[in-house]
Amino acid sequence: MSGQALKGHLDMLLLAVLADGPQHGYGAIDELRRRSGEYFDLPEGTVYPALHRLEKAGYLVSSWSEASGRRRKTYSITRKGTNALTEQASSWSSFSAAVEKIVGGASWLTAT
Amino acid sequence: MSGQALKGHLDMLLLAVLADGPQHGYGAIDELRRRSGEYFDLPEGTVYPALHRLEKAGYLVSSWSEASGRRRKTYSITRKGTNALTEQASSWSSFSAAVEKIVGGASWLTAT
DNA sequence: CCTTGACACATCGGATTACTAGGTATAGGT
DNA sequence: ACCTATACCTAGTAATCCGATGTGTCAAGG
Repeated sequence: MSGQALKGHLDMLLLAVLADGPQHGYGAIDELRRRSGEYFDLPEGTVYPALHRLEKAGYLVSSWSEASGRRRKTYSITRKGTNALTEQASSWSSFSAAVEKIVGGASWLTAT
Repeated sequence: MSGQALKGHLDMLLLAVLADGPQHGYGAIDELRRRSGEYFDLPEGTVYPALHRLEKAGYLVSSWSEASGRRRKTYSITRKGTNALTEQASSWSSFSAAVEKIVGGASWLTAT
């Protein structure tokens, strides 16, 4: 679990979560944890800059709101963001398939 | 195909190739291209530093040889390297599965 | 009342990584 | 003579993740 486990796919993951409906940052972290079966437990220092990045790129738009005294910045995915997600998901497929071709043929397995 | 497509999995890929037998750097690049169905076509500036990194970490050992006038540095995987590969392959599985849980449920698909 | 922890936002700096660009050198083909 | 493929290398740049740190609210427990 050590090391940086995201490897450049964070944008896609955030877009995927937000494609199912608007979320605020903290909520997105929860969603990622929940949907991944507790696998992803991302630090805020990772997620917040990523959301800013995505907004700057035009993939998200944000708006402030108030919920029980706490201010929230809610992000919604844009058309452009959906397109980006589609493309990133497709390139994830190819990438993942290519990796499987290299690693999947486990001729190197020792025992266990 | 543009952009940096490796996202931190290069070490595992190289170890996987070398686990099937010793290779020199240039040969490893060929093998990765071949086995991935032309998907991976890695620049030397990516692969050579990675091989040095892996040797430094004790995952590989190298030896110089001569083949038709050209000098080659042949890398072999060590026991430690095999262990690392096993672990990295296993963590790739979890990672990949977690990503699928997030992205796979494609409720956001527009049309195609 | 005061502290702790969850909620909710933010930024900065360090470490790691991939890639571009450049360099050296041999062999073989045109 | 030149180009391409083989075969190695390094330096610098950009991108990314994450830990640390800071602000502020609210609720629960001691």
